[in-house]
Amino acid sequence: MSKPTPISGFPEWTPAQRMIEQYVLDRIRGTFELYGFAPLETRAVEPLDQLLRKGETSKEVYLIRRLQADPDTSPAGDDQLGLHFDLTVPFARYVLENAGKLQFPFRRYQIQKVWRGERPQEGRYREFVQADIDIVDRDTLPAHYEAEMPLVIGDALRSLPIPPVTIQLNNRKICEGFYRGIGLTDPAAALRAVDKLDKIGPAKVAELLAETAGASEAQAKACLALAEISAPDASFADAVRALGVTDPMLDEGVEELVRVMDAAAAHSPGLCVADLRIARGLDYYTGTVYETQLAGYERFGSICSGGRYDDLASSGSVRFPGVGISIGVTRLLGLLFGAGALSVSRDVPTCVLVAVTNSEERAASNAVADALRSRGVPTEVSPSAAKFGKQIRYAERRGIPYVWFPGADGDQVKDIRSGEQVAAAAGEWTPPRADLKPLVS
RNA sequence: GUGGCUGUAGCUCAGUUGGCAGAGCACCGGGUUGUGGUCCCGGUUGUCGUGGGUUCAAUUCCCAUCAGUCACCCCA
Repeated sequence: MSKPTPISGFPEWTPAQRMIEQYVLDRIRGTFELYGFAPLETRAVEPLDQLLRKGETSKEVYLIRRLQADPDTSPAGDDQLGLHFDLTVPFARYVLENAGKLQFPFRRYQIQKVWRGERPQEGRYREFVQADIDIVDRDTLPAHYEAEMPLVIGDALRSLPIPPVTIQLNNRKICEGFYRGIGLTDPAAALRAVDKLDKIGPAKVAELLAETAGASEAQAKACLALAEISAPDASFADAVRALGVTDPMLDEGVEELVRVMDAAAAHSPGLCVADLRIARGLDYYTGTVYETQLAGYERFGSICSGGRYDDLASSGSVRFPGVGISIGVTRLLGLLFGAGALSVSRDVPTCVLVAVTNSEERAASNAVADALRSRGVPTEVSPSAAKFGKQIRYAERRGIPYVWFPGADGDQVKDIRSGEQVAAAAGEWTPPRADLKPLVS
């Protein structure tokens, strides 16, 4: 058999990297639960029509089918199943399906894999993990929930050994109201153009605005002036008003974003910045939108984004407006792994390796291991009764900090980092707290 | 999905104007009949990403493909 090769866009980490990932996921989950979000997992597949309900990205959906499927009777078109490519759409479907069993407002977190058939590159994958929180309510959703999202994310990301993050905020109503206020008729096209400001610069954006959104020179100039507003606090509102455009939706959006900025400033100064060029998905966000930059990794784009949606879930006359945000865990890890910026103190969970004196006495070593494990110390027994030097080396190669030597005259445990060796009893000895589990840094 | 660049040992990379495939690090064994890391000696790294073509001969030239990466597209 020829050597297997990777599949493009489907990353597989080493055990050490997986330990880091699990640590990161634990911290994120802990923060989500600290804020009272309830856990949820939805199935991996949704009917195709659900997946395509919003957005025009059908080409990126992975469809599933049975190898033995009969083409005459198997589902086609909208009845086909596809792998979900975010967690918000499945969640919206779940809320509609289970509305009768849920208490509203409903806050849930969901940490799962999603799949997108994109062309992969660094920090961009076809199979990846998202850590998502959403809050939905029935009929109306108070705006203060839009202010809560960045606080949760700020706490979650700041609990990790990663560079500082900045959450960039905008409000869709500001853009749409402003565009309407200056007489632009295609806000989506205008947003799409403005979103490229960082990449192609103001002159090209102005051209694009003229071409795709039918903007006059003055309108393009106004759009750029709005997009260039950026402030670490609520003062962005003054800059918007200084542009002299009036529109009810614009005023509403400014007011909402001011409240979000004020809440963020009170909770963690410096976390958020109002950045009126942020566009995000054009298809369904209706209020605040979020993007997140990791210091030093700006060129790779946002590692955490989301926004408010009013129209994603509705059934008959009942609407379920919501707001959500999602951490791109795989992207975050992929970037940091690529830079060698995350490490773990050992390659295995093992804290203690129990040496085997000779093969007849393996049972004695097993007994020591049992005693240590029963008190929560991750322990493995040496694979062979090789010379002690080799058994120590086995531990050293894996980063296992302690080697235990059973002895007729009493046991000894050695810290192989310092070389210090002391008498110990398996029923009593405990490693320092810091050595119990692998340390991520 | 479109286009560019890259692909030699576990890692970092040399190399052949087409003629048996190399170095450092790492790894394994021994020096050191039972306590590693230093030192000394010795050893293995490999379908030269994969498949085809040209050729007496291809790791080298050509085509395709896969993977990585970059730009575009998109980003729920």
